Amino acid sequence: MLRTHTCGELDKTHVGDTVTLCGWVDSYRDHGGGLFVDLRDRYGLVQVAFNPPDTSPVEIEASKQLRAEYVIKVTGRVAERPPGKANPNLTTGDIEVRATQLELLNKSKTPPVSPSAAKQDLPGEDLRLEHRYLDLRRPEMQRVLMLRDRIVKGMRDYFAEHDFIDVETPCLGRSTPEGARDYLVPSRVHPGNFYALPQSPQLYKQILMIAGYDRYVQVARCFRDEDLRADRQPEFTQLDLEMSFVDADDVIGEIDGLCQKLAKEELGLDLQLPLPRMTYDEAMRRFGHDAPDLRFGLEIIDCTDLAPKSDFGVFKNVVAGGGFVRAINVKKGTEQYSRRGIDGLTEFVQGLGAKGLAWFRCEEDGKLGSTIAKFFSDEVLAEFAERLGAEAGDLILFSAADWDMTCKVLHALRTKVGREMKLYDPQAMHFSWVVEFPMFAQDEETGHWAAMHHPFTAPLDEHVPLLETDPGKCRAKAYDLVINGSEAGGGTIRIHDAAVQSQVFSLLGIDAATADDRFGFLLHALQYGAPPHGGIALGIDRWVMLFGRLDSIRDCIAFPKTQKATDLMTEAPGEVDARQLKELSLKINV
RNA sequence: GGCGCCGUAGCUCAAUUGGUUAGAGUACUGGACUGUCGAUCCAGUGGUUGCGGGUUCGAGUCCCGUCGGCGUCGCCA
Repeated sequence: MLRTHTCGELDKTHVGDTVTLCGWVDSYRDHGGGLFVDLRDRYGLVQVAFNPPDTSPVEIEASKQLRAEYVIKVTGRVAERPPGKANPNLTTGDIEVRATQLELLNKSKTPPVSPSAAKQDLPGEDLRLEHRYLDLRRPEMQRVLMLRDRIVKGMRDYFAEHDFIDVETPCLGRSTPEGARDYLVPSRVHPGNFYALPQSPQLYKQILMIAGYDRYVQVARCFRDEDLRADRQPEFTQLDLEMSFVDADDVIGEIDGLCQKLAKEELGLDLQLPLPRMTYDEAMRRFGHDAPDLRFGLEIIDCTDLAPKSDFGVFKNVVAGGGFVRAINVKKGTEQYSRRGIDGLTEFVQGLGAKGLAWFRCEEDGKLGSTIAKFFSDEVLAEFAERLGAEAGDLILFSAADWDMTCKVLHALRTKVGREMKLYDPQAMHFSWVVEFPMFAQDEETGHWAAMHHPFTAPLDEHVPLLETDPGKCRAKAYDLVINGSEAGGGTIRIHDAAVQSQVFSLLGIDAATADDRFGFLLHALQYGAPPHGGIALGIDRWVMLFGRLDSIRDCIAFPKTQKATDLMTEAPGEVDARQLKELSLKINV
């Protein structure tokens, strides 16, 4: 080792010791007769003093060449700082290292991204990504990567203690047409054929259950070639697990325990178990979303039955057409949202596809007022006010449309208003489950049914008859873990009954030949003694994002990709040699 | 693919209604300084205003296109 100690570990107990440190020059303060260097490594920051008489004139002269991010090795004696010179902002602020020897290990060009930059001086994200090795030197990035390390380790330890075994599954698999777009890898040995990178280890983990490994877990990299978002990357990491001889409650209970453990360890939070659960239908009714943010209320209130009592054409027509009129009551919202502010909200919902935004203000006398109030009689206005619990200063925002659009609009409004009116503590963490998702969603144009989760998801036992009579009402043994309005994990119990499986396939329009072609290996395996099984996958990147209170998933990943799925540091993806293409029997057509 | 925001010195930003030679802080270079910790003080270097076109007497500013970054809708079983 070139060093005897790390920069962060020194304190008063080391006073008098001679130490050798290695690290990067975080900053330097040249004082003429001597100078001070803040030396940084992964463990912290310590002040190194190059002052007479401890430091020789030769070493002081050499120290004047130091610049930001130079890598040095320093030997010196740990000393208590002179009275009144301690720095309370530094954990090592009581002491300093009085240098006797300086060795320059490496120079640095002037860094375009400064690891010691204050938050408001943080360079643009494109620069940070291009020079990620500098960005990752920032204490904040180190905090996040270390948090990530502890979360993953905490998960691994937890499942190891619960008798799960870690099994690796292939990255080179077979493309299945369902779900997200695949990343493809061409095969050299089989010209014209392709592997697909896994969207998740779904099929393999089911095979492992059939193979008798009744508790499987893996930290698995997953790939989906879809457009990116602030919380979505093309490759991401899941804590994937599967269990045999279980029902939904068992899987949920297992994850409940994990949440409790990690919330305690990382957030100091005591979670009451079981975590709250809500059905999908209730979530959509009360919050308009399958992953509601339960840190605050602002629930949706249905006014569909009242709407036709008005003479307001929009309401009447929507209801007559089978649509819904629903609203949120923004308590004291008129202070935050003036007429101009409401115009802004109108533009906001129009951007989501809404035709407009109907609204009421509750006046001082408790009556509802609005540009549309003239279409409502006093009696009907009073009915609305009562239904909505309107009090002076409240702002009522409506969505009148089909069910899906009212959900989309009111969820977006609720999220926006909740954030803008600070209806919750940004430090708060809320864990809950949404359960019993629909089995199928119907394509509006074709009328075809599509699996909401995947085609192996089991329906609720009592809903099996609905597969024949009313698939849209059929609910699944599916469950999503929701943290602060973010989907932090999701899973299902799988079908292990061949008859139910073929029923689902036929509903999805997958005939026997197609099913055999796509996932024949799984269907075959299911015929050799498949245990009832189910599992879940947790989005590790999102867990880190939520536990670390970060706004972007890119800040939780050491080397993330941009919105266009490029790596600004390596400049991936890139072109390849003609020779490589020839070996793969590929021709580029652009 | 649609919509929106952004792009000015190495970095973070400013630049009035379209108007003189595009400024500031920081970094960098040189100098001064024996206790600083965002050190301080003096001086200096540093610009294809992302790129291309257009409008105009005149464009960092307005228009069109394009590239890049971000957000969002579609998409993400």
